[in-house]
Amino acid sequence: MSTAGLRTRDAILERAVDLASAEGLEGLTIGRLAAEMEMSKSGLFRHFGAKEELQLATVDAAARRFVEGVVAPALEREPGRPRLDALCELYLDHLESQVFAGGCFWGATAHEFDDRPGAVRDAIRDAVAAWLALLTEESRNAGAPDPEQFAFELQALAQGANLRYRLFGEEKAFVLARTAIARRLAAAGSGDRA
Amino acid sequence: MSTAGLRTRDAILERAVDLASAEGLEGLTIGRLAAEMEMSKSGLFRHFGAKEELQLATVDAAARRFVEGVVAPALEREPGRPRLDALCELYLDHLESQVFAGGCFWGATAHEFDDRPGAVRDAIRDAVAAWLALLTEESRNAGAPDPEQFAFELQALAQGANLRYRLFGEEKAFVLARTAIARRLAAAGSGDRA
DNA sequence: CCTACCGATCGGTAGG
DNA sequence: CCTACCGATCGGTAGG
Repeated sequence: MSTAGLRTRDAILERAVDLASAEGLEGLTIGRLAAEMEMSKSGLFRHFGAKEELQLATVDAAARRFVEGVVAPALEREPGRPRLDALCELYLDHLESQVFAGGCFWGATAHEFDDRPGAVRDAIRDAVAAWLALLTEESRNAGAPDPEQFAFELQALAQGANLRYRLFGEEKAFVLARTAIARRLAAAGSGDRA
Repeated sequence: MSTAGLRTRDAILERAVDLASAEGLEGLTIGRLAAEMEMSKSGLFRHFGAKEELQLATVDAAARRFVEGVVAPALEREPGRPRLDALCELYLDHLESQVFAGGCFWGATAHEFDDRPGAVRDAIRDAVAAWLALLTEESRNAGAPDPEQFAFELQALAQGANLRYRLFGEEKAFVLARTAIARRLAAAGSGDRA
């Protein structure tokens, strides 16, 4: 494929991630995406060959965006507490930022596909699993007594804030999450059970 | 409308709640619902008159089911700690039970409609808000130092377990949530910050 | 409740 | 990359 073709494909996928974050991966229709890109349906379709390939490529693009915005910057900090702090802060910032329209991508698509076996669900599952594994590993490195429990709570509190923010527009949702998470991080540092 | 008509309508809505829990309120199509009820599309359609009315009636039926299974039984316990314990236990049981196919209804539909202004989103929002208000009120009655914070955490941890269970099939998700919630309930009882 | 239909849109294909 | 299609399905209507 030509470089121009690849650039077009990347541009399509950027738009697809934002659209799927709002409308879901089924609501992401080829006709609508083509209209927004100002190209023909078939022109866009030929970049992927099937709806499912578009969905898989969109999941992949969303994962790359998440790694770029959250994971990679946190990995620049030393392992243990500084990195865990950075992961939590960057994750909450990522969810909170209006600029980043993909904030709800994982929450939205995970709920949409959790009952639909197939390659798309597997891709979503793998991406979420990798994130939870990273959170667990850094919780362990930071000295949390039960890293898996700790990672579960961090993830649940952040996603809980995200849903409240999206559904009610309550900006205090992230205050609630930050308060809860700060308390657990402090307890982990002091050796208490969080 | 005749009693038979009402019975048919209720039967349709029971099926609609289960279908929407799995496929979302947009995936809940009139044609598919009619096929599952073994009636014609137009016969089913006439019970509601518009897709949005079907969606609103489905949200209402899901709310009634949730009140029946979780809220009403908990309200039989005395206010304060016993009622808060019952709310948490019944909520987690409700999410965990495979029998109750509507377990994911609120998680699924809230994410689906959080970006779609309209009557359906408002109905979902009202139902979730009523549940959060009840959790907050009983957290206050149970002596939690910050009832709103407490209710937020309970809700987030339960929904976090639900998503992990649905996406990964991990039964331990509810063990993680029960552990986290028990710790907070214990701290609330002792007057500590949870 | 039914059959028979409407225009719009879906994913996808043919041919250029 | 395009125009011009395909059959299937969508929400909804006419008429009984």
